[in-house]
Amino acid sequence: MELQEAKQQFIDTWGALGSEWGINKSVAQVHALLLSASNPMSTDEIMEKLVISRGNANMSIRQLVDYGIVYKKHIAGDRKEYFVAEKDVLKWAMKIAVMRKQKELDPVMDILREISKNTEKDKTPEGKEFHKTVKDIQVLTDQLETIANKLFNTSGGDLLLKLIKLMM
Amino acid sequence: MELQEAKQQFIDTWGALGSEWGINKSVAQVHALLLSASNPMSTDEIMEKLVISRGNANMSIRQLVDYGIVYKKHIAGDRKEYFVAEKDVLKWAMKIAVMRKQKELDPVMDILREISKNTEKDKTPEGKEFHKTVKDIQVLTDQLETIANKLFNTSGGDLLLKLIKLMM
DNA sequence: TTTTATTTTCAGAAATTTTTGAAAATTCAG
DNA sequence: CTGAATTTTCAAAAATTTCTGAAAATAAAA
Repeated sequence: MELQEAKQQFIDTWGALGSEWGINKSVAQVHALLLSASNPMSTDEIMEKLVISRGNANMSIRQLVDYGIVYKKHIAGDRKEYFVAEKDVLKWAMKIAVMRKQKELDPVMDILREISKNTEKDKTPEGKEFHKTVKDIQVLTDQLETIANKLFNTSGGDLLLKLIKLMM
Repeated sequence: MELQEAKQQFIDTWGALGSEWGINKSVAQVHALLLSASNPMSTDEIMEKLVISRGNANMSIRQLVDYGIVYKKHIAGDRKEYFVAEKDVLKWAMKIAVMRKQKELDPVMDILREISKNTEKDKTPEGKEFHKTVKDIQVLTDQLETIANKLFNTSGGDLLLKLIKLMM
């Protein structure tokens, strides 16, 4: 049972990493479980493997499906739903990144833009300094966004490899 | 009190963003407070502004000092310690990134490497598939790390700007 | 339709994380 | 030294997040 042990370690590690980065442990573990599975799994199998409740399993799976990194799979002659993880790392990593950016980063940037506008006319040294602080964050974020867009709009699976060469 | 309002909004927004990304709310708020302050602040001033306890203030400040993004500042004739935030966005953003990578990502990558090694000899289809899944994560991570290193080893403050042009 | 399997929901319970605040430790002026 | 100011620690309380499990809803079969 060496392989099963390795899979379990992967699931545990992934769950812990998720927790540290604001992704629910169960969600991360279900993702890891499906990533390491060779076959589609039902909710019951997931519940059993991870020792979690039906409610938790259901919600975790749904979130992953919503993210677009886990797919529903119907199996002929079976009434239950089965689930498979997107196995292409670049695909699922990008989807997670894009989703978190939209949900968590973009709203913050909107607020910063607003703060920036509201403090633009302030002519006190204190006001000018604060305005610059906020503006600097915006500029850096915009630059990083531009780079990220370039990266991900490049074609092919080895886009990163190409970029690394480009930067040499 | 328009400016103070804007600062408060910045502090609140920053605290919320931190929470979503695994950074303690108080820590993020103290960081935002010092970022938006024109002068060094004492623990008591921070406690008062954020309405948090001494223990919380102390621990949050210390963490930021440990990260290297807040500096202690001694004021002549005053026994209290004062604190100032690093104002260069690129500097503090990089320090946060490097610190979290070392503390949270690198240990995970070490485990993945170990899992990878332990499943290398497995010749079953299931074993080979799992090995590939883990390996793929490693490869993507290594590529991203290479790119990040290139980015941050480039000189100057407008390194990102240069890169953007380079990629055009 | 009725029955049975399956999925979804969500209020309360449990677990985890964060915060408090007072005591202990440290620092420094006199 | 001594004693006051300041900082640090950490057990317990509070707040927040996560999880459970049973009931409600839905979907498919009979």
